[in-house]
This record gives sequence, C-alpha cells and structure tokens, in this order.
Amino acid sequence: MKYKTLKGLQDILPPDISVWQHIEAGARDIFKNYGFQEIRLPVMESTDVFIRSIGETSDIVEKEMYTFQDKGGRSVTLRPEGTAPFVRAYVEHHLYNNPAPQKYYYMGPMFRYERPQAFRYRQFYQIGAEAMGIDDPKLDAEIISMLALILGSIGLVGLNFEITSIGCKNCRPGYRSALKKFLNDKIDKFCKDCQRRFDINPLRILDCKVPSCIESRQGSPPVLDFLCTECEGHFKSLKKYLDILSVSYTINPNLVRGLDYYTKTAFEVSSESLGSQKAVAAGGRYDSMVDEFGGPSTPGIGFAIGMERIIPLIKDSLSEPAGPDLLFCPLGDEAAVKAFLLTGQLRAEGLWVEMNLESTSLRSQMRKANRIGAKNVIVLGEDELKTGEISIKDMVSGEQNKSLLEVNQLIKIIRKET
RNA sequence: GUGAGUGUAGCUCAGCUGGUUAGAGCAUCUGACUGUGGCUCAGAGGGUCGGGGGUUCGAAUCCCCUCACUCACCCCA
Repeated sequence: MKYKTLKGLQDILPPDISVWQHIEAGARDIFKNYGFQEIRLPVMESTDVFIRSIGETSDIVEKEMYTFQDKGGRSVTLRPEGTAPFVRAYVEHHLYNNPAPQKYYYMGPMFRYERPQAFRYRQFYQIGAEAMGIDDPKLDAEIISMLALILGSIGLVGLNFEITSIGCKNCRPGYRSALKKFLNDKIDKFCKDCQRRFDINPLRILDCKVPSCIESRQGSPPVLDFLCTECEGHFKSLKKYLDILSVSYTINPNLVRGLDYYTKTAFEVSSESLGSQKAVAAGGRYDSMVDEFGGPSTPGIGFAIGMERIIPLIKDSLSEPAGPDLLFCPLGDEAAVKAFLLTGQLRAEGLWVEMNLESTSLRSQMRKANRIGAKNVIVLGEDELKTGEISIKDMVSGEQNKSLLEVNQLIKIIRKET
C-alpha cells in the first residue's frame, strides 16, 4: 500500500462517525442550556501564543508541538490545546466588552507530537468550553456540573471527578519553596525524571507514579495548607456549591496540571475502564492569562473533553446503520429511465431513495436490497411499465402491496410504513 | 526519547521441528431458483506471506537489517 495516514492520525469512517455525531449533538444541547455559544478558531497560531501561555518548561512546549516555519519565515504551531488560542481571540476581538460571563465552546482537532498509544493520537479532538469575566466560585461549580451533565447525557458512567486548588501567583511561590525545602534532602531517592522536575516544576513530583517517589514524598506539605485567604475561601465555596448541585467529587491535592497558566481551581475527570490513558476531561481556572495576552485583567475558567477518550466508553450504544426508505430495481433500459426520474422526484419529497444503477439479474438486485437494508423495494419491469401498476415490497415483513406508479401514492405508502 | 510485542486474502486468523501449485471462516461476486432478498448448497475472484539481504538443493517458517503497527514508560484530553 503506497499511502497511509501519518503516524498517530486516523480516518474516522462510517459507522463510527455516528458515535462522534451523537457526542457532538449531545454536548451542543447542553451548552445551549448553559448559555454557551460556539466559537471556531484556526488550527494554527503564532508559536509564541503557546510558549507564553502554556509555559516554556512544560512538556508540551518542550517536545510535543508541531512547530514549523511558514513561507514567510514565521514560526507557526498547530494548536496543542484550545485555551491559549481562545484567549488570544478573546483579547483580539475585545470580547471582554460583552456582559460577563462570556461563555463559549468549541470542538475540533488538536495536535501533539507524541508517541501514539491507546486513546492517544497526534491529531486528537477536543470539546472545550471557556467562561470569562467572573471570579465567583459559583461559576466554577457551574462549569464542573455542566461537564458532569454533558458526560452523563452522552451515556458515560463510573467517572471520577477530582478537584483541587493550586493557588494563585500570590501563594504558589510560597508553597513551591516549602515543597522544595521538604524534598531537598531526599532528592537522590527520586526517579531521574523527578530529579529534573525538582528545578523546573517541583509541583509535578507530587503527580509521579513511580512507587519509590510516592513513598519518598510522604509527609510533604499539602498544597491546600498554603493557600492564601482568597484562594482558600474560593476553594471552600467551590466545594459548598458542588455539594448544593449534588456533584460528587474527591479532593486530590496531588492533582497537577501540565500547563502553567492554571490558578486556583483545577479538576480532572477519569474513567477506570480506560487503562493507562484514563483522563477523559480536565480543566481549571486561569485568572491571569488575559492579562498576559495584553487584555484587561479578566478571570477565566474552562475545560476540555478528549473525544477519543470517551468514544470507547460509549461505543456499545452504536445503533444499526439505517438503509434507504425505498430501492428501485429496474429491469431493462426503459424501466431504468423511469426509475431514475422517480428516484429524483421522491428524494425531493424528503425520502431516502436509491435505485440500482447496474442492470443485473433481479435476484442479485434483491440480494443487494437486503444487504443495504432497504426498507421497501419496487421492481420495475415491462409489465409495470405497461399497466402503470407496481408492487411495493416491505422488506421486513415480506408483504407486497399494489400501488399506482405515481409519486404521491408512493409517498403515502412509504411514510405509513416507515 | 526509552522498552516490549505483532506483521500471512478486504476482515479475523491457521500454517507443527524449513519440503509440492500458501489454507480456513467471514465478506464480495456468480449460479442452483427466465421477475423477488434473508436460509442452504456449489463455484469464482482476491496474496510481492510488511520490505531488503543472508543461510540452504529448497524459506511464510532459521539469522541480520529495515519499515509499519500495537502496547507500555514519559506526559497528557
């Protein structure tokens, strides 16, 4: 085979596409009720958009970006996530002048140059939502409960919601140095990745899954103890509002985001039935990002759902692919022309109609009718053309009914039966 | 970037320690059944055995290299 999809990219074909449409339609429904509007953004941005927001030392920026030079010599990057481009657009179009909260959602492909794995692709699809302009933890709770509703309405069960607060620019430095102080004298007990993290981003040591690291970090100062009064109050209120909305969650103080722009609330949804790549959605608050993009200081919060992560969880509910309402089986050239005309007329009336374009034996035409799942079949031969009367066959019951070869009467019969 | 596993028909896979024209099931097409599908039966088409090299009288099978895919690590949605 000469050409194939690039590594980590995939074609999405029928019937799988119906699962995607089901998810997208379900999400759109709920977004509408929460006042979110769709926004469509380019798949590439100036590379700086990502470096400045996601963080120079993050794994994404360090090794996972599809970055190249365009013909004008500019460095461009295929978006590895949706929030930074969104904030760029938010500032560029002065969307902060609309009444807060401004609420947007998007769905589309993201790109990360990683080694593919189960449920992890280089081009992957996210459904994301962003709400801007409100600092109140009620909004955090609203967002998380909306996420729960979306995932639930799509048909997902057994999900685990984890939340934490990672502080803000006022209290995080204090925590960071307290953590480094605690880890400093046992640094040689950690894996080599964690030793590297110690300087770059010590918070991520808390998220390491190596058993010796888990053990060595026992007794480390909990992040939640270092929150400033504002962050602490915010987190406390968030929990209260989640309780009011009956969203069940667990507090995971070791939840660490790979992106640098998060402040205060961070959350992640995971499914135990997925194996190693178990995160299906994640998000958090980013209160200083608009500022950094040159806009007026504006708080924001959002999340993204990983399409490829939720699809295997609901694939069982795949419905049978439908077949046409009617199939014409013409015998002979004259009949084929008549069927050709009627096919067009009936389609214009809103029916899904097909005709066999190849003149094969009636037997094989009927086989095909069965194979494609046609609901009704009309055989058009010399007799029918002569008398103007046909039999329409219901392929499920096998019954045949007489009818005149006339559009309105055919519609009536098909509509009644289907 | 690191490690492990797998590559044989459109799909799922047999093919034992090297030995004739490389097989099965499903799918496709045709016929049995001049104008009525599903079931059954018969037949047909479809393969550079991932690619290259080596060992050998002889390689899908053994060895080396390479490519692709998969899974895991890392990290993340």
